Order: sequence, then structure tokens, then C-alpha cells
Amino acid sequence: METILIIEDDSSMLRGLTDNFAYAGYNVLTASDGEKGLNAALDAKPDLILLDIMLPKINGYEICRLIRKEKLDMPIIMLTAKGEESDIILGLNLGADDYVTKPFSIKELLARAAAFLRRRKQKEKDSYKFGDFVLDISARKLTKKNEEIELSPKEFKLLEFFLKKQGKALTRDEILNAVWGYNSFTGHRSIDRFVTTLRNKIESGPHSPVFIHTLREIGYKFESI
Amino acid sequence: METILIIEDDSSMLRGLTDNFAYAGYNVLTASDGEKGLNAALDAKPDLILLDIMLPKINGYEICRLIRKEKLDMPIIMLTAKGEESDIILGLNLGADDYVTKPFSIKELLARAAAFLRRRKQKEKDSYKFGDFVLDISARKLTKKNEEIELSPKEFKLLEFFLKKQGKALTRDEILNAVWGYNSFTGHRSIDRFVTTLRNKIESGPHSPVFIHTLREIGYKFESI
DNA sequence: CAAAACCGTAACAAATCGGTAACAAGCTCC
DNA sequence: GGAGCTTGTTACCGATTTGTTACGGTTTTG
Repeated sequence: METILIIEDDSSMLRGLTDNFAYAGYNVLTASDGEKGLNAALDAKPDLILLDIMLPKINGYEICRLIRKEKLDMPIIMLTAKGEESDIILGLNLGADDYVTKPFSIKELLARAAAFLRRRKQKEKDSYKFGDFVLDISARKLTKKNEEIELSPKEFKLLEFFLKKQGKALTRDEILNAVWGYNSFTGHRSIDRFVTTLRNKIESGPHSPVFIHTLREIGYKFESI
Repeated sequence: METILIIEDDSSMLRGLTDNFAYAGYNVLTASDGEKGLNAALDAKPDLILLDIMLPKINGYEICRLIRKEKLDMPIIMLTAKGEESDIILGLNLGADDYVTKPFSIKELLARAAAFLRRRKQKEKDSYKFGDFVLDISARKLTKKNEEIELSPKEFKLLEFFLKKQGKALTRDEILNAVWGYNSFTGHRSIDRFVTTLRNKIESGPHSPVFIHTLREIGYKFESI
């Protein structure tokens, strides 16, 4: 879950923001003055910060500058009553990523926050874990405790399909369609052959858990326990 | 110099933006309808796009969606007369990074653009190290223990792309798009030829580590370990 | 309990894919 | 205009991958 830090001294504004972001599914941290806010930012390293400018103890600009000085690069959205052009420019130059002036639409703010987080998430690689194994799709490799295990293209595709459909019973026809393509003429028994080679690579050891289960007369099912 | 693409059909607005961004030191490209704009974006791969919503031929939302579909991730700032909350949210959800409503302050827009580009620049390296090698982007040269190794322009571009995408599986199409351009008619096998010549230059020795890995049926992957 | 159905797997043949050399066309710099 | 470099294409070859089949073991069924 994404963690978001809201630094705001107006308690009714803070409550409104907290409620909305919590309702939208974020883990919300709050701080009511600049000092607490800065500490929370450095300490918890949230995924995004909503930052008021006018704050007791340390103002928003200063917090922004200090966070960037620590080479933390989470997005910072500044919230303020000031709509002065020069303030906006100052904020952006100090390393803020966006600047929203009060009064603002909470939905718009949620959308802006989501846009920043989506962007970051896009860059994270997608991978599946099972037992000691990790199948990293973007690097296209399977590892067991950081040791790479070679897979042929079909083996990779088959394992990827199994992982995408974990816990589901898969008929041979479904597997053929998904891995070999709907117009292939490959026979059903070829699947079995590839299951054997896959099993040799991921269930070789004597105490190794069983991932690929045979469903007699149906096909197979992958379960990572 | 940073290249910025402005897609806007109102000619006086376009001129105003162009002048200001050119004066601020950007290399400015312009397009006056959606179709030209999309082509310019895919072709020139600018560092940032200013995008009007209401455009002839293809609208701004669609352009935004199509650009993101091509896995291009330059920042997109939407410009529009519409100030409706729902439009803003739609734009941000389609992959825009910011949304500025007309009339806007040109200084604020410049500051917002600068903020995105600054962030980008922070992350981009201008030299990459791998094994005994250093690829210096700004000096445009590859060295192995201070000995320069000659690279042709395409070889350099290919190696640079590999290094930017270290650890990621790259399909031949992605490589063609990034190194040869999306509208090139170069065949897939030409990549292989360049990979061979690159390998001869950076993996020649008998004990030299393998950097460029072949991924059968996919393409290649660069790994510096 | 025997026959049938089904699956695991080894062996083998066929197909596919990538490495690379050779060559032609383009380009650049004299 | 020509030498030399760069780029793109093609063809051949070898290695890997893939699909099929056959044999044997196990489970189900009658």
C-alpha cells in the first residue's frame, strides 16, 4: 500500500485530506507542524508528500529544500492559499513537483497524486515469487536464491502462464491456446513434455515442494502453497 | 539542449508559447494538429510535450494515450480552456503529468516545465561504467582502462540504449524503435549484425565477461555483472 | 482382476533461430 | 570524384529448441 504524508497545520483541512486519502486506499501519515513533518518525511520515507506552505516552526519551502538536500526524491505536492505566481515558481524551483492552490477540488488532488504514483509504479518491475524462486518478467529470468536458471522460450512462456493462473485448474486446451497460440497444431502430449522439463528445473530436489500438480483427465494446476 | 514539442492549433497561442520557450533556451518543435503532433512525438522523442486538448484530427487525450501506449515516458503537460474537474482527472488518468488551464501564467508554465526537466536530468547519467569500460555520453567515447575504443554512430547509440536499459529484456522491436526510430524500415537481423560488432569490441578477450546476453525469440539483455 | 485410459519421460527428428561472413549501397571527408 | 568508413541485407551454418512417438508405470473402470 502507498504511504502518503500530509503536512498541514489547519486541523479541519488536515482531517478532510486524511479522510479522503484514507478512503482512497492510502496509508496516511500526518504532521501538524514543519518540524514534525520534516522528521516524518526523513524517517518514514513516504511515497508522496502533501505539503502546506504556511506552517509553524519550519515553512513548506524550507522543508522541500531540506528533503531534496537529503536526496529523497518522492513527489511533493504543495498546497497553499497563496496563488501568487512568484510563490508557485519559487516552490517548483525548490524541488516541488506540483502546486495546488486552495481552494482546490479534492478529486483533482487525488488524481494528481495518483498520476505521480502511477508513474513510479510503472517503473517497478513485475515479478512472481513462488518458494525460493522468482520469475522476473521484465528481466526475463528465473532465479532460485539469486542463482539464475535457464529457461527456453516455451518453458518461460508456460511458467509465466502457470503463475498468472495460480491455483486455477487449467485444461490442456487452455494451455495450448495461451502458450502455443490458438491456431497451433501442436498435440496435447507436447504440453506434458514441457511440464516434465519445467518440473526438472523447479522441483528437482528431494524435499522441494510440488508446484505443478497433475489433474488427471483435465490438465495441470500451479500452486505455490 | 532540451527539446520541447508544442501541439496547439491556435496559431497566436502557438506563437506565444514558441517565443517564450525558445527565449528560455529550449529547442522548440511545433505541430498544429493532432496527427502531426503524434507523429512528431513518436519521431523526435522530445523531452517534454505541451499538449492542447481540443485539436483537429486527433484530440489531446487520444494523443496522450497513444504516446503512453508506445512506452514513451516523457512528461506531458496538458493545456486547455476547459477547467472542468472531470476533464482534469481524465487527462491525468490517461498519463498526463500536469494540467494547466487557460488563461495561465507563462512564467508558471515555464517553471512547471523546468521542474519536470530538472527531475529528469537528475536521474540521467552522462557516463556509464561496466567492467573495465566507461561510456562517456557527453564526450561521445568509449574507453577501456583509459584506452579509447572507436565506435561508429549506430554502435554508440545501441550501446547507450543497452546501458540505459541494463538488466531489462529488450525486444528487437523496442531496440529498433529506440535506436533506429519508429518509422525505419530496417530489418530485425540488422540488429544482430550490430550486436556482433559491439561484442567484438567489448567482449573480445577470452576471459572477458559477457555483457550482451541473447534472449532467444525476444532480443537481447545487457548485464554488467 | 484385467483392460483401458492416462500420464511421465527418454529418444529422436525436424524446425527454428541467432552468429557471422560477405557483399552492396550510402555517406563523408578529402 | 574517389578512398574509406558505415550501414543494411542476405545466405549459410551450427546450436538449441520443439514436437512426436514409443515404452512403461500408475490409476481408473468394468
